[in-house]
Amino acid sequence: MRDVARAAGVGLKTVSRVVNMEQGVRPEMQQRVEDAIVSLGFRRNVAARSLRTGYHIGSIGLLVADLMNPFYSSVAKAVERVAARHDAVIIIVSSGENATRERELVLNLLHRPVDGMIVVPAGSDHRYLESERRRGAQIVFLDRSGGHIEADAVVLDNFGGAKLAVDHLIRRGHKRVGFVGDSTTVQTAVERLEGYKAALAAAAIPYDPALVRLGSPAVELAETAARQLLALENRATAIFAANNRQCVGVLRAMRASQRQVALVGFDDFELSDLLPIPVSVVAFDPAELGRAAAELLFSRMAGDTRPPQRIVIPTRLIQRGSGEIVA
Amino acid sequence: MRDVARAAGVGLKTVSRVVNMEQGVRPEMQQRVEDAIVSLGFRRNVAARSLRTGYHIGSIGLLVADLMNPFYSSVAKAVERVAARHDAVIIIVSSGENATRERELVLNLLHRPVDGMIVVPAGSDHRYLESERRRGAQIVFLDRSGGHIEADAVVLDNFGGAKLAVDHLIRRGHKRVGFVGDSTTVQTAVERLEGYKAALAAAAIPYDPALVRLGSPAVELAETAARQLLALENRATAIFAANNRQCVGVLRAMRASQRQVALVGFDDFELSDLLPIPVSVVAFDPAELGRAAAELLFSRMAGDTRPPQRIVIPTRLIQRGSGEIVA
DNA sequence: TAACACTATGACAACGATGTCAGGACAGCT
DNA sequence: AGCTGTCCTGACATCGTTGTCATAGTGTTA
Repeated sequence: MRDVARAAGVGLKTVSRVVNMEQGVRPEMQQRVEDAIVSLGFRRNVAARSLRTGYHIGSIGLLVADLMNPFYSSVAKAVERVAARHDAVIIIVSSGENATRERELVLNLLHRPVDGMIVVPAGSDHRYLESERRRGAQIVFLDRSGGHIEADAVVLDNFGGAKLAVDHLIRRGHKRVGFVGDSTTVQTAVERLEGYKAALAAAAIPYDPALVRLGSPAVELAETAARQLLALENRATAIFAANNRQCVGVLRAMRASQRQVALVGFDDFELSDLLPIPVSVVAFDPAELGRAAAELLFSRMAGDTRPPQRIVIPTRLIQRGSGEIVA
Repeated sequence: MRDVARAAGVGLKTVSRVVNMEQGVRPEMQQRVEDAIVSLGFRRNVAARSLRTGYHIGSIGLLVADLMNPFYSSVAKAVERVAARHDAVIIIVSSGENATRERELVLNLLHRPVDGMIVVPAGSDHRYLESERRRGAQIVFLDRSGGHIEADAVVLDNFGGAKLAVDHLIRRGHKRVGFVGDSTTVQTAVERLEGYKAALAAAAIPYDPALVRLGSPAVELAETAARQLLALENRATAIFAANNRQCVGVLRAMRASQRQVALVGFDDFELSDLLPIPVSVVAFDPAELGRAAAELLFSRMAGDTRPPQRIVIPTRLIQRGSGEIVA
């Protein structure tokens, strides 16, 4: 910037004014400065700017569990779109569902600094964020709410969605409905399991722990879990898969074991409708989740001081065939 | 940092020394400083640090075409993994295959600043990067090489892969092989089309432009293109889909028009093996593409001054059924 | 004991930008 | 002409950190 000032024969501050489009620069001066900027290929250094202005660097952090899960890709894309409207970019990191790594990464990003963060929590205790928030950090939780902290969160209707799915299977005559989901350290898994239990209870079907397989975050693990369900003495005649990874795992298990049972997944996925038996799912709009979280974050960064919000994104059942197989 | 210095009753520079683990601080001092750091919850401001040291901020930029395409998700995940090993984070932006936006975003990121960039080019002229590179910016192109610039690039064997696919179809007796791909502004599309032409030529099959549909970047557009191929008077009996989006589009078109033709896709995708007719593809490891680009970038940032490298990732044919349907 | 080498420490400038503020130019008014 | 107010402009301090360098303190040697 100094070079530009020298080249244009003006003061440093005048260049700053032109760059920031501040009022009160004579057109002639402005032209001279702009020419110098172009001829020198000058671009403002964002780090220096943010240092001086306090934190407004035009970047927000996004912590997800796994970048490759299409659910998070959709979320990331939606967040990026909102960020772009605010001339901001997103820094994406993934925790791999590891609470320690979550904490490390969140603190790392907050001190880079970023203007705000959208966090898919891996851990269940977020008191470590209190001091950061007192210092002005803006944080919005996505998909799961933070633990031991009053903060904004945009989540799904996990209980309702799961209940919808399992009710649907029960209505088709299924009494042995398997559940394949994440470990109970993951909040969404807990809520979806509650929905599952509620549906069973409503139909007076006893809860059988043998039908419930938790801790299967990846496709391979879910496949193993589903195979076990299909190999039980008194086996499942229907399965509820608690997320898209697990649903794919169940599909693979069914193919491998040549056993077709009823299936409803939570979270729609590409090609679900082109499979031999199209897959019924509890669907929602992942982009809406990301969009809502990003909008909320930017409104907070702009000074919105309403009490912490909790936005719940609705779910709906899509019947395609696999969930309509009768017992 | 000043607060820490005051709290510990030491000079600013001593705190800096402790934080940077420099030599020559008495253990007692070090302890005092560390206590103060912990009790104040101090974290070094990365922006200020990078301002003082020149560009070493521990972040690299990644520009892709579309975050939601699983191909780019895989790449991003691989890049993130390498970056994490170097204590760096990645800033991801997407160009949407728009050359103007590409340029804007790349320059934006370079001046944030980032230490280096991995770019999937949308445009075909990257001379605008010359001045950036002279100023020390490190850039590695991914999936496509930069235009009018000598720079590192990690790419696929597009020609070879496409030829492999089309050879395979021709060997099954197909003489009317359709091509559904991106517009020729996309370098990979051009190379894959060349591979397609080479395969036809090798079998002395005349090139028929009516069978070639370019400019279908999204699933919906590819579906439309494929429907047209299937509705031709003298219609295609086989289709080569030049990327995973287009392959899905072709699958949808086949389902919609109830016409099953032979199909080979370029780039494998999840569930390709679970479809009614499992999809044959030209496969490669997208993660390897991302990993290689990231490794190269970090080695450049560490001072590697070899001449520009061009790394080609090999492809292979996976036969699953759809490509083995005979004419 | 004086001279010296060496280590640990902190004062200060600098990185590149912006906020504050004072001062100069100029128009409009008395 | 002299005064006032507006509008532009640039000097300077500052953000949080690190590089440079001077200095104080310690131990060693003659």
